[in-house]
Formats: sequence, C-alpha cells, structure tokens
Amino acid sequence: MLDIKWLRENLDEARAGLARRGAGAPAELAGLLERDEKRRLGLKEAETLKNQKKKLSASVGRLKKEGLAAEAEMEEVRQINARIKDLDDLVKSCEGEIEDTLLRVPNLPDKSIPDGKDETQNQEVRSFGQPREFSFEPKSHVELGEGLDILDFKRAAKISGARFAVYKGQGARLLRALINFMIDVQTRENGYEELYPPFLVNEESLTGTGQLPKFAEELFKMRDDPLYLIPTAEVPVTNYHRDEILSEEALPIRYAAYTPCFRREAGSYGRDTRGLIRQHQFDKVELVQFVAPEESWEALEGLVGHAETILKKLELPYRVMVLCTGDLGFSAAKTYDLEVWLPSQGTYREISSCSNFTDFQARRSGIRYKKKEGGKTGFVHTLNGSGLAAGRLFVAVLENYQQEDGSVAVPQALRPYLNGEERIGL
RNA sequence: GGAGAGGUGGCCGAGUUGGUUUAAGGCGCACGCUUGGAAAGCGUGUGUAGGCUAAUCCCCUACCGAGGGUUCGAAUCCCUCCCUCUCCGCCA
Repeated sequence: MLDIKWLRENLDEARAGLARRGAGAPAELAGLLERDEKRRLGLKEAETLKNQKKKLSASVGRLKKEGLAAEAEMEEVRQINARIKDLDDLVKSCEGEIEDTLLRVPNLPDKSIPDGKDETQNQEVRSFGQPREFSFEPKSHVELGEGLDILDFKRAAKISGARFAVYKGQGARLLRALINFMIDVQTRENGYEELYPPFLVNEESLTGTGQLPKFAEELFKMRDDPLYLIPTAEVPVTNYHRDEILSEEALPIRYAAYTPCFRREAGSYGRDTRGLIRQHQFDKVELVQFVAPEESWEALEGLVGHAETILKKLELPYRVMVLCTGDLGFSAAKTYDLEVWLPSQGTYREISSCSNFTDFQARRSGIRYKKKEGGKTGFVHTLNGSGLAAGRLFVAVLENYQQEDGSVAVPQALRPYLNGEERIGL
C-alpha cells in the first residue's frame, strides 16, 4: 500500500511509477486526494465538536452533583451529537473509499529496473554453469519419472484432477531429500531460522501480503470457513509479525519455511499442462526477511545469493533475470527470477523469484520497528524469495542428471540425504 | 460441539452501584542527582494512530479484544462476534 501522506506531495511521481507498469495505472489514483481532503476537513470539524461535547458533559456531571439543573447543556450536546454523527459517517466513508483504492494499487517499481511490457523484456543479470551436452536425446521429466515409476500423473488425476501428481518410492524420497537439503543449507549456512507455519490463513493475512483483495481467483478458499490455502509461505511467514513493533536491534529477521503451496492457476489453462511445472499443489522452501529500510536493497542481493546457493551446490545451470516493469508482481518494487536449465525444453525456466517489497507489505500489515535513534517508529521493509521451488527443482534434477538408460544420477550434495545412494532407478 | 471463567498500557495489576480516571499503583526501561564505583534512594520521563504544525515541542481526537447500541456522559450497562484458559465430549 502506498502512503497517503506521501501521495499528497508526490502524486505525479506515483502516477509516473504506475504508468511504467502498464496502461490504466494513472486512473487508479483518480479522486484520491480529493477524498483525502474531504476526510481531513470533516475530521477537523468533528474533533472540534467532540472537544466541546466533552466539556459540556463534564459540566453536566458537576451541575448534577450540586443538584442543579443541566437541561440546557444536555440539549446542546444532543444537538452537537447529531452533527458529529454526520461528520463521522462522512469521514468513515471517505476512509473506506481511500482504503479500497489504495489496497488495489500496486507498489511502485524501483528506478533500477528496466521498462518493458512482459516477461520477454526481462534482462539477464548473470548466469552460472553450462547446459550439459547430451550424447542422446534427453527425455522430459515426465517420461523419466513415469519410466522410473517415481511419478504418477494418471492416478493423481483420478484422485484429485488435472495438475496434481503423486511422487512414488524413490521419487517421494527425492522430493523429501531436496526439501531437507534446502532447509538445512538456508538455516545452517545463510542465517535463517526455520518456521513451520499454518497452511490455512485468514483474509487479513492475504490482504497484508497483497494477494487480496485483487487476486482472489488465484486462491483456494474453504467453503465453510473464512480461510484460504496458502499460495506461498510468504503469506503466513510475513504475517507472523503483523501488527507488531519490532526493535531495531532485532533486525534483520530471517525465516526459512517449508510449506506446500496451493494455486488455482485460473487463466493459465493452456500452459504447461503436462508434468510438474505448473501444479495446483507444489512444495517450496521460502525465505522471508524483515529489514530496516536502508538495508533492503543490499538484503535483496543477499537473498538472491541464498537462493542461488542451492543451484550451485546441485551444479545446475541457471541464469539470474531482473524483471522488467511489466512483469513485476503486484507488491514488489524489484524482483530477480532464478531460471534453471531444462534440457527437454531447451530453455531456462523460473525456479525462484526474489523480491524487495519495500514498505508496501509492511504498511498493509502493520509491521513496524522502533528506531534506536530518536525512538520513532517506521515501517520495516519485507523481502522474500523461493529458496527454492521443490517441484521444479525435482524436474531440473531429473532432466539434467538423466542417463542414457533412463536412470538418474544423484547430485553429490544430495547423497547424504539419500543414504549415500548415487542413482535413481536400476 | 457443551458448560464455566476471562481479555485493561512493555509486563503485573486496580478500577465493573456509569461522572475531576487527563486509566491508580507497582515492575521494567531511559535519563539525571547521589557515589571512588555499584546497589539502594531521590527526581523526571516512558504507548499507538490520526489531526494541526517548520517540528519527533505543544494542543486536539480516538484507542481498556473487535464491532454496534443505550446515555448529556461508557473501561464500567446491553447486543453480536473473535481470542485465551479450565472441565466434559470427540479426535491424531
């Protein structure tokens, strides 16, 4: 959420920033300052009247104690109350309109990111490793997984429907190994504390991180309770500190959390219909940071590095992309995607997304900190990134480590997590 | 799910026959005095948001779980909801 006080002085800058994201942006702020002006005028008058009312009521008390009549004062307050009610209603409706508007306005893109209309205009920042040369035609993870009987899409469709998978035998073990490996690296080497949060969250939490009110169609909602399945651990973990004031000494706070993630994938019907790439349910280790505002850009670079650690240790070729304005998520000011090489597709595919949300989520969810100097409170900056998406990592391992006979070598770093086994299948 | 108890400032804890409570008091914390140093003692200060403002000074408004209501006036009375605790039931 953008700061209404800041907008009073910087409306043009806000419009320019939103315009960089795409068409229609400037209209989103229309009428906002007028509402705000109306609200403040009403508020000022209401507060003056409330002050009068308090004084009158106190005098009623005094008069009655002395056994004197106070009808005139009481009547005056009744009159004032009618006016206060009108003004309060006005203020409340203005506040509601301002809130409704601001909750639907995305974050402003950082100056450093490239302009562009969609993902085709994201820019490569750096890359790691070389795609492996195959002496045979590399298979897709679907062929490999079904061939090894470690993935079962057919029965998953029977049990649940499209975009679900069953991991079986060594596949299930491999998935668990990847999750444990990632959690261990992030908590032991990169300074994160592990959190295991609820997978069902309420509306306030989803509003805090920005999924609601605008993107309800992406979420699985419970029918009989006001709860939603989390689309990412970002939601419960960021909201862990909702409506709290942290001490500056406590910052930065870093959490790593494994959770499954649930997404309806409405509007992506034709895309990635086969395999694990796009599922309604997938597993992910998420990294979340709460930092002082002046630290957040450096923290973003660190966060990307933490996600990269996993790919480096697993020796998987990848590249780092900075998202252009048109591809930027609603709450983010800047995002780096990590894309891992998939031999069967002959291309790099997203496996992590690391963002600095600046104070956007913190303002929505009331996550503040008390400054050492001066004791003032301010909003923290929040960041998060996948470290990494386990399903897609599973795909990358299968495809990059596949052998001609259809088996899959286990990356060195992962062997301790699989009883030292070196091969899946055969 | 049933029955009961309860939610007050960073913490503890008064206040619940509605009216100088601008939420007592204590603890903690910060600063100062005192001291060779420390403790004790003494003094001062110590919430959040909004409004006003050059201002983190002052002043004003709101906030005693949340939202409504009664009243000239609500932490105190009424209604709805949420959460916590205890017991019972069910369950892993």
